[in-house]
Amino acid sequence: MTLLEKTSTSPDPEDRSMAIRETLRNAIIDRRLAPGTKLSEAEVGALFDVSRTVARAALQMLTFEGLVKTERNRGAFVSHPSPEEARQIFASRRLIEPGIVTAAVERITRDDIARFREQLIEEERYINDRGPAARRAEIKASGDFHLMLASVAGNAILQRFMDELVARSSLVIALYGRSGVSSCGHSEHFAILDLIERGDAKRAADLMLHHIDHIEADLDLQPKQGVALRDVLATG
Amino acid sequence: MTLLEKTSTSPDPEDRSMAIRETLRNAIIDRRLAPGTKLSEAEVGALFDVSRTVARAALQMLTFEGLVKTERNRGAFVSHPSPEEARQIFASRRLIEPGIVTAAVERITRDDIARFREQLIEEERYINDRGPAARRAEIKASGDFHLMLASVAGNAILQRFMDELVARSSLVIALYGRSGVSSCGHSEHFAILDLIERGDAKRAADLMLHHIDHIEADLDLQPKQGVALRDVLATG
DNA sequence: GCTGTGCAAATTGTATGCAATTTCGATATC
DNA sequence: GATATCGAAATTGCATACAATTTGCACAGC
Repeated sequence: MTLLEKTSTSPDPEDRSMAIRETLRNAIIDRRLAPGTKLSEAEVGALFDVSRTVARAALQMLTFEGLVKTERNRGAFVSHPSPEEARQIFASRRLIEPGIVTAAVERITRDDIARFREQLIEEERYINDRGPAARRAEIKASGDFHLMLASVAGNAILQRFMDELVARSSLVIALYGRSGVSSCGHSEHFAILDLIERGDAKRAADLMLHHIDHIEADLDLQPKQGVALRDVLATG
Repeated sequence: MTLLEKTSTSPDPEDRSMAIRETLRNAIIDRRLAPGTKLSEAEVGALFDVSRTVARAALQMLTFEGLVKTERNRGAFVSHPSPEEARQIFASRRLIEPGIVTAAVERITRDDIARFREQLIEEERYINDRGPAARRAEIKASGDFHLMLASVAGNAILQRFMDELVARSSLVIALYGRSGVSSCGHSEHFAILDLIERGDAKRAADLMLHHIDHIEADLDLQPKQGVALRDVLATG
């Protein structure tokens, strides 16, 4: 039993810091923890009933995947990606995701497609619901579509990269999103799935590229005044 | 001063676990630490004159980037990638590196090109030298070409991904390489740089793709009997 | 001689204690 | 009243102690 490969993203249930990481990750992704929020070791430890050692390990992992930023002797904070970081995140996705779609076309099964349709229908439900809880679920579901695709593509390394990119994209959308979540994105998910089902790798990859462009176009990534501080002081 | 962004790959000199990570990383990359070697916390700690806490943090980072594999209650070992992992590593590189070349064409400066030529000439020297030290230096230099390219491309996230992929590639080549390092790879580095210098993004990206194929083709990635254990037991 | 059991050594997992650093408020001074 | 300075509280960095688990050897039994 222990000989079976384990996908790198499934948390080892025995490792407590991994479980904490997962929980915090989810909280960050669906915006219950806002960018900039401080995550002190003692607080996290108390919350999960573990020592600072374990809490610290979890925060270190989150730091490694860019969801948390730690400053020496100051502590860990939920990442607050700059517009430049946001651009890099989406540039990375533009590079990787068309390839993932292409690989997925080769490997997707009838069962996979059924699960995708289920997922998309659930996503749809959240779009029509009102309230912050539905909004959170919608964001999560929207990202999950991309992650499921990465999972089907069958490359554990790319899957991990996508885990990171999708999670960080959530942060970016939370910070710079204009219209909450672009609901046009949802119909694109359906369209991409259709093209994949038909085996049209070229068009599917192309639509994925446009889809990512659309998500990024919905952001307000103004340079944010590189000279911000000076200006603020001058006018204040 | 502290307002300046810091590239994610430059180690914080104050953070001792980061320095240890870098040292171990280099030792793994140029094969002074063979795949499978055990890295016990106490040993690492003693070697760098720090407590297990710090050593453990370094090993955790290396685990995260796939260079080390830790088994619960057993310890950390230098990764021993399977043929399947090897294929995934190169598949990932095929996806990412052409894009990096394309981005590099846009951003490379005359100074960068000069530095690249220096680097390639040094690489050439190691190829002609004999002995294991030269071999190690050659492997390192060969990977550095790809990392310099990633650095010029100006995307810190992709750069980190490439850091990981190139490091893990070293392990794969150490394990499965037929001819040490494919020396044809070196001339391809020159050719890629030439195309980049001329601004021919399309051909440069294409050659990079072929270059990666050539590296992978030099490997002996036999399926290694996926049913290994059962068969061994049946025949024994 | 071979196999199975059990104990001891070694190693990791976790908690905790102390030192170093930062933060924030109180107080003194202008 | 505003500002600068000092000091206490809080927080992180790191080392160490102890518990839990694994490993390997020794020894008994066959």
